[in-house]
Amino acid sequence: MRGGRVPDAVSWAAMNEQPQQAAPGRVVVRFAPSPTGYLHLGSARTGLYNYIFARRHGGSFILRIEDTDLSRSTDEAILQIIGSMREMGLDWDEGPELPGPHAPYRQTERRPIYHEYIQKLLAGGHLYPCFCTTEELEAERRAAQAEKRAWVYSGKCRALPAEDVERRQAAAEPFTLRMHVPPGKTVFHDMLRDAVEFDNDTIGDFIVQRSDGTITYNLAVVVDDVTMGITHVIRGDDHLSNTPKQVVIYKALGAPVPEFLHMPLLFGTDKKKLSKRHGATKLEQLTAMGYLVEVVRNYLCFLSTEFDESMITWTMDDLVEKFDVLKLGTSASIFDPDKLRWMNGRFIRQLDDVALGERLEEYLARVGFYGASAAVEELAKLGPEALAAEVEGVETAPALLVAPDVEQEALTRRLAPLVREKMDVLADFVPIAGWFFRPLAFSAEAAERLAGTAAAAETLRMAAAGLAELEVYDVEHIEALIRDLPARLEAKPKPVFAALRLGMSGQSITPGLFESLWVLGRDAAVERLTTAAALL
RNA sequence: GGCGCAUUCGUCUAGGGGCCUAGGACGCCGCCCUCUCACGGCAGUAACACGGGUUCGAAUCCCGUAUGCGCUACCA
Repeated sequence: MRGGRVPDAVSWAAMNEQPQQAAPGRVVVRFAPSPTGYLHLGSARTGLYNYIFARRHGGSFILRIEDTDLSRSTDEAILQIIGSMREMGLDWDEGPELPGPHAPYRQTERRPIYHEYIQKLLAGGHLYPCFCTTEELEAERRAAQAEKRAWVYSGKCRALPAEDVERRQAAAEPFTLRMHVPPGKTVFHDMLRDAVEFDNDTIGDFIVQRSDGTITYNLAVVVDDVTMGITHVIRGDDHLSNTPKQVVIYKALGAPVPEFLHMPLLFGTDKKKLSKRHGATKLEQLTAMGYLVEVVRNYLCFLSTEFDESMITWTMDDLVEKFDVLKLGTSASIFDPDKLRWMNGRFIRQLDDVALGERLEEYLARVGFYGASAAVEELAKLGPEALAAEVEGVETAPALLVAPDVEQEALTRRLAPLVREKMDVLADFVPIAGWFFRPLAFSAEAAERLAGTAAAAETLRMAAAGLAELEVYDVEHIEALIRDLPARLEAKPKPVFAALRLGMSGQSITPGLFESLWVLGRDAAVERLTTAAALL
């Protein structure tokens, strides 16, 4: 089935004994990352969808930090995640540093709430203490496996006599609290797949409170979502199998079950979860290569959906207005760097001179180009990835951010229109136009190529002389002069152009010849060509 | 092992029984344009996982099988 249609309220209500839609009014969604590291692109996508969904429906968007796993969570990661979300243009109505009516927003600070709800469940008879040891459980599991039976907890402690429980608790025997999962089926609604059904026998009485008194993920999520009034849970596909357990808890609490939307996962090129091996896995790495945030953002949205070229330049407002999460497919998609690159190129090409100039300047400053152009040029010649790898620490070392001086700034601005059609990512600027920012230099290979070009010396000298005498130094006059050169030298045009390009820049790939000579200015152009001629 | 979800060109996808000799986009290949590299234009390459049904007719509906992923934890 191709997901995407929301069943009408009537048919859906008929499927469930309880009305499903929580509050028919206001939409409340949340994004709940675990702060165990930077914001992964897959999570970023989840955050984005939540944001779009909230804004689209005039609802509110809550940022919640799931840091119950203390050993792996850090405050630094929280800051990083918030930073990435902001960079992507997301904002939220409530969150750790933005207290609202549902504070606090870190699970570690919500413990009293969880225990309050544990008491409720206990009082309702939905929980029971389980004294089974890890060893006993392990034995049960192995036995089941040996008989090729599905293993779920036997429920051995479910019917323990009250006096037994009291005695063992008095004796300080460690115990966990298990959810009493009723027989029957659990059905919930997923906005992309309609009804999803699980047999409760396959769920088994799961642990809700550990023997050390801490709370388990599935309980925490439900309590948080209930107390925060979440109406739509939008999260990764990997949670689909957790959902029936959570629904059991909702029902036990008598709380309205929210709508769910489990979005397809994001994979790397080998169909495995996107990881470092695949290259970039976070926004900052991509921007360090010169991808533009809005392009990455749009790309993330359009995965799992039909793609239309006009979407490349959509703004966040466009996304909110036109992007429908219900149109999402249900199968995982693979992150394709080639397509992103193409999109980025398209985006760059529709930028006007001023906008592109700004982007370039900002980017070049960030990667340290204005401070150490030669070093950055070396890296860039190895590719955007090499450059990005080197500047990865830049957020934590802002000293690398070197602003351009007046001359560098002007040069960058003038170069923008010349390089636009040659770039896919901003890093491409450096190998193509980096030479403008430093004195003429030849690699051994370039020098050899220049020397091997027919009549190179005469070409360079004649061009230099001609440029020096040009009455008006503009692109038009430069072009007329250069175009006339082959005839005067009785040479073919190609080698003439090649010699000039090499003599001017020291390399054989550059922006347009005439425009480049113009951007250099008469003096610099003449000087460069003369210097090159002298080498021959 | 059990349960769940998924499966259309290499990749992202269109497709809701006849409009499908399966459409678009990226990539790749070729041509045109051209001062290099590109941009742009044009053309080409390439897919319904497999097997059974249902039907006059199936990529589309049903049933199996295979494969991938997820859950099956006192992880989140």
